[in-house]
Order: sequence, then structure tokens, then C-alpha cells
Amino acid sequence: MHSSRNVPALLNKANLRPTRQRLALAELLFAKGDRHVTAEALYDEARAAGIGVSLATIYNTLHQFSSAGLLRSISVDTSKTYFDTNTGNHHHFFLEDGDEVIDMPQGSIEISNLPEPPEGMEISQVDVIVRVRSTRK
Amino acid sequence: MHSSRNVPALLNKANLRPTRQRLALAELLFAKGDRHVTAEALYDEARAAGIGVSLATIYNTLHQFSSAGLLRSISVDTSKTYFDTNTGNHHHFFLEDGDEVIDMPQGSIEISNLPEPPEGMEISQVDVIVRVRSTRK
DNA sequence: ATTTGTGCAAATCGTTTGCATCTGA
DNA sequence: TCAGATGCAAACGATTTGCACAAAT
Repeated sequence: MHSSRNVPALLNKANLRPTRQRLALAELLFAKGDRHVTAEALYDEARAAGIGVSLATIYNTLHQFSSAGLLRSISVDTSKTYFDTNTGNHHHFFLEDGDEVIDMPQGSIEISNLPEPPEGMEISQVDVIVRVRSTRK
Repeated sequence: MHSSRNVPALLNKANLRPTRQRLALAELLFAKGDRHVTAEALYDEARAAGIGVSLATIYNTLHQFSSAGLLRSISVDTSKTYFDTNTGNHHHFFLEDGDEVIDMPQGSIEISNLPEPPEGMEISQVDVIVRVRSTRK
């Protein structure tokens, strides 16, 4: 998807100054394949990696990256927002037990017979969330 | 769906004492067809109807009704939880502009090619949310 | 009499905001 | 230089919780 090299180019394209924080966060986010992070989790990870960054900046950055199309935000749970580094067209499993979000392989779901949106409305996105839980109760 | 008469029977079946508040709230919720309410909205409605009830009780009641299968909760938006009086198998439109949730007619969406859930997991629910916005920007 | 529900206010928790200070172009 | 970014702490808003009091069985 987004290669971890040319992070500066990504930021440029998004009209975001390549600041120390943004560079480091983009590196963290896009280096290791597809991920689903919360603000708090990214914050902890950044601090653990020795990146000096505040939580407010984490939030700013996640939102800026989302607006720029580098991330996609997911609401599975009212309690926190997840940010997905995979911006392609795909859907999710949500593990109710551990509050974990997992990508479904792209193309694995087929939706048909989608009704027309209400008058004067257009579809901006279709989200499918398959909630799963452990078989043993 | 749930008829507005025999509300006491509903509560009985759910093992919930038919208190003044629960009776009144059930009446409000199930009297006028399918609805999607937030706690705050139901609270305002109840007070407007002269029902003495606290916000804490609204939350308790909504959760108890959900556990009992009388309501279904929907997370479209990280900011608030919606409770749907239609507990049947159906999906939703979410109007991004007004933060409104609308039922899609049951059977109007067909999902096929659903992947197997991860090892040791079973599907508890499939949620489809079609986000729509006004055509004119 | 005992159990269950209710109301209030305080506490939580993720997220946002205001504002003074820094930093990259 | 100076618009844009960051950090801190305070503010927020939805939801939860603790606990004393009230109501249902």
C-alpha cells in the first residue's frame, strides 16, 4: 500500500509539512503493513519508540492523515475510534472479546441488491462489520 | 413488531419489574413504530411527556431492554449510541449530515461470499451501514 | 422483609479546544 | 518572517458508577 520509504512524499502530496512528529508517526504507521490503531495505542507506541509527541498531536495527525486519504477511520464500538492504514475497499471482523479489528480479505464480501439511497442522497461509504466472538462461552 | 399494548407482558418476559418508569418508556419506545433513539433524545421526550425519570434510569433501561432483546444498539458514530426498536434482521442508512439512522427495508441487502470467521470464532452479528450524504455539496 | 429499581451527583474516559510557544519554509 | 504545528492543561460530552432512598414482590 503506502511504502515506508518516501514518507516525505506522502506528506507533501497531502500538503502537510514534514515535521519531526508527522514523519515519525507516518513511519510507525506505514512501515509494518496494514494495521488498526487507536490514538492511545499509537501514542504509547510512539513514546516507547522514543518519539517526543503529545497526545493532542497524535489526534491532530490521525485526523489530518484521514482527511488526506492516508488512513480510514472505523467506528465499531462507541468507545474508541480505530484508524486503518488500509484505505482500499474492504471490510472488517470485530472481535468482541478483545476489541480487536481485523481486515477481511478484499473481494471476500459481495453485496448485492443495495437499495437506492434516500432522495437527494448519495452513498459515501458502505461499511460492513462482522462481529465475532469466541465459540466457547 | 412489539405491540404497544401488553407492555407489562414484555417486561415480564424480560424479568424486569413493571415499574412506572419502565412502563412509560416502553410505551414511548414501542408505540409509534420503528425508531432510532439516543439516550438523551429519549430523556428529553420523556420529560416533555411529563414522565419523571432520570437520565441514569434511561441508560439503565435502554441497556436492560437491549439485553432482553427488545432493542438493538447501533454504533454508527463514535459519539453516541443509537437504540433501534426494530430487532429484526436488517441494516441501516446513516445520514452523515444530520446524524440520523434509517432502516433499510429488510431483505433489501444480499451479502454473499462471507469469509469464515477466524479460528474458534463464531459470527454474532453482521452490521451493514451505508453512509450517505446530500448530493449537493 | 427483602430484593430490585431509581435519582442524584461525582467520576470516567476518549476526544477536543484554547492558547502560548516553537519550527519549518 | 510568519503561517502552520506542537504541547499542555483545561474543557467537553456521552456514559457509568456509588450510594442513599423509594418502590415492587
